[in-house]
Amino acid sequence: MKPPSEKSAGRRPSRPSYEPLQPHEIELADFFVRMAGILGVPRSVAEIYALLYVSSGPVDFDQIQGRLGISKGSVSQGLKFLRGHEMILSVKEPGSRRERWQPTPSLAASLVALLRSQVLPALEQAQPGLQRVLADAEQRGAQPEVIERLSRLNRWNSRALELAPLLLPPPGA
Amino acid sequence: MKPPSEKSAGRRPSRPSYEPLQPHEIELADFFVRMAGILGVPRSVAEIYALLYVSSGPVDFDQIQGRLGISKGSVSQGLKFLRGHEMILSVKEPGSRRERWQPTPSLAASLVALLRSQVLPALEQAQPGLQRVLADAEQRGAQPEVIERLSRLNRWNSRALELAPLLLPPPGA
DNA sequence: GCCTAAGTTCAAAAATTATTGAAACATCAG
DNA sequence: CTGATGTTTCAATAATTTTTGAACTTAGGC
Repeated sequence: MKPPSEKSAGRRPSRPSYEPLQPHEIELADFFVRMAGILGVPRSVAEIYALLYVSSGPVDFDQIQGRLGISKGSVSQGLKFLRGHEMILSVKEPGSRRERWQPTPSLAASLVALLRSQVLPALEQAQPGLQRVLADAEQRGAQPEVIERLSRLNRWNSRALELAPLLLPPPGA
Repeated sequence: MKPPSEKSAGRRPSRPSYEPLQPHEIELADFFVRMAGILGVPRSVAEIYALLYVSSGPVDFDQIQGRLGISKGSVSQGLKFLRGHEMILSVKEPGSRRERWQPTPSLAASLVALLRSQVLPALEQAQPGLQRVLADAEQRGAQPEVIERLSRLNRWNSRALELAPLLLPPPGA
């Protein structure tokens, strides 16, 4: 209720306050949030990425938390996600333990990687199952139409798996 | 607790009971469910599609409900979704009000349509906003790096919008 | 080697999304 | 027409996902 003179005289506030997002930043964040939503990436993750994306330099943990107004936990998990998908890079300045983050150079590459990480495991895991389903149908003498469908699905799956490594080399390559 | 002789003598049961999914059907359903999940399509919708996909002929409302063991509401909404994205077709046989469903011939086309319907609106809606964000950044004399990022985003967005109609013609074309 | 700033973890709460089922509606065979 | 069948709607509930925050861990400056 009583504003305790946050920026009083010469004393640097121990917990600096951060500006909320500006209109133009919000606009961009909304875009990223919406796109991310299509792939089931949570809002907070998209917002973090958007903030790094519009920012002129690397941004640190507290700035992210402060400007987005989200919890430590969310920031930590969001960064973990983005790191895990190689969508951001950390820049450490010497003489400080603090990490500062910026987006990876290519958003395109990031998106491809993200998609890969979701789709590939599903394709791989499905492979034997799909083959079994097809074999099963053939053995039971299912309608030619069904067999045709299942065959096509199998072919797709195989081709996708073959093509995948070309799209973007896996972690070590 | 007491099985009331479901298929007694010559009387056709008024509410026929349906078999639950067979192992091979479950396997396929799991695959579709997982793939659908990536795009945020609910489980029940994927299951319905999977059932139509493995079935030899068109399947009606009650069969879907019975075999999948889900509610009327879910079946109705699921079919609405699939219909809306032109992923299924109805086959009406004369002399019956009942509709029977089967998958659209091309799963590939269905998927593209589905993606389009999610991505396109976002791109369209974002277009003016993204341009504004860029203009804003230029005017404020933001770092060249940020300007570059935002320009690229704009170019992408535009190109995607140009290419979209080629990918699959909109409803009336 | 401490001690503290920096970050992580994870169980619980909040928010969101999917499913249900009962009531309303629509359609057509009779 | 009319009545029963077939389908949709939608508020309530259930399931799932995301976020929070306080306790914990880690790392490095001093």
